[in-house]
Amino acid sequence: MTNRIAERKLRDKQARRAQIISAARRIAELEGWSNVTVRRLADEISYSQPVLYAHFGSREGVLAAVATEGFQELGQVLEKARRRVKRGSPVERVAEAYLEFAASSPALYEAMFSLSLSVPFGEAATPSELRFAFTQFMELFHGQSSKPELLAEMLWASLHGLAELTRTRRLPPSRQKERVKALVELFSFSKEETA
Amino acid sequence: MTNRIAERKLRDKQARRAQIISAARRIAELEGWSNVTVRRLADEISYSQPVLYAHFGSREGVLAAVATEGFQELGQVLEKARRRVKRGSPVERVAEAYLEFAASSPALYEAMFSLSLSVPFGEAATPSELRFAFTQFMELFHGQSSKPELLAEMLWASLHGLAELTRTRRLPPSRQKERVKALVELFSFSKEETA
DNA sequence: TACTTAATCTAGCAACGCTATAATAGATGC
DNA sequence: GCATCTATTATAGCGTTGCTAGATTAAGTA
Repeated sequence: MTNRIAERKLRDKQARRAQIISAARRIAELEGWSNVTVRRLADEISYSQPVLYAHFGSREGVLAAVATEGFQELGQVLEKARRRVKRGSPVERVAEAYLEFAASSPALYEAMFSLSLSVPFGEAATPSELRFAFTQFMELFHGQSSKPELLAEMLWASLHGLAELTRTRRLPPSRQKERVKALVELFSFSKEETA
Repeated sequence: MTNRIAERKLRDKQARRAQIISAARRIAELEGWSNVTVRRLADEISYSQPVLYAHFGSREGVLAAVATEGFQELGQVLEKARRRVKRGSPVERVAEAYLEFAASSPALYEAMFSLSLSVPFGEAATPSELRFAFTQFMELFHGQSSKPELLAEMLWASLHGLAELTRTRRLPPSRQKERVKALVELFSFSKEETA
């Protein structure tokens, strides 16, 4: 078989894969994850259901792929916020970027954290996208504290809690900016102390 | 119809209701919420499916009842931790109690927060169990700060983030005590500052 | 053009939440 | 004690879900 043909097939495959992921995200954001069914996705890409299983193995495989894409985007967003010179401290910019990300794509955030997908974490098999995203938190406290990892975990947990309680309407979204300010204050004090 | 008969019927009804909730909790903790099906629950209490619908209206109704029971227990646990005189500050005791609750009943915690049930929050229709639980956080900062509600929200969010990231294996459970200590430090500094 | 392999679809299984309707049990009147 | 009426419970089935075996079509090779 000619190489060009194999290449074209691979391109087609990847394009369809991207189509599926894109359709899943779109439907999820508009109608919720419960409306992202295998039949619906098959309809959207004008293929039959088994094609989806050839690509992702299962419905959960599709969601996992969406989640991984989400972690990639989150990592990029956080890195940009950390590096860019703008008003406020890096911690503040990262915190704002994180909550902005979660608020603007709630279904994506849900796939990443709330749907209990079996995406390995904190171990050797952890996807690089995940590790990169968490690295952005680590970098914030690198060298400035005795326990950068601990502070990174704490900041991440706090932001995740805020994002999740807001997404599920446990906290009103109105005071979010105030909360970010308070959070940043908390973490600046800690920096002074443990340094 | 005699009153005694009506009373007995009511008792039976409530007993069966409790049985259903109990079975749901047990199965969820042992095998996950996906295994809590209406058919399975009907089997467990030796009744047919429609009986469940007479009690709770839907599968989600069962989960909501479990969640409400969970909020009641959480509220009690937090109040005890706040009031009891033991080592450490009230904030520390409440934080420990919260994470202990989440860790010891992960499926219950999942029902309360992660399964997106339509339990109203922060409005007039909010169940009293919910309000009581959140009050325990408020009380911690009552009078000691300019913004007790904001600090309560922040502490809750931080604890929720820690609990959730730990439950979904995003954070290793090993360092949890260390994290509580760090968290308590963060909030004591803020107290001094905003006082 | 004939053959082979890869890609895709059709059709169907088991399990799900839920419900209309039939069957049964319990309480009430005589 | 028997018949009647009401409330309770069960049976059976609908539509939808995730998933898959087997038939079918298309594509590449000789």
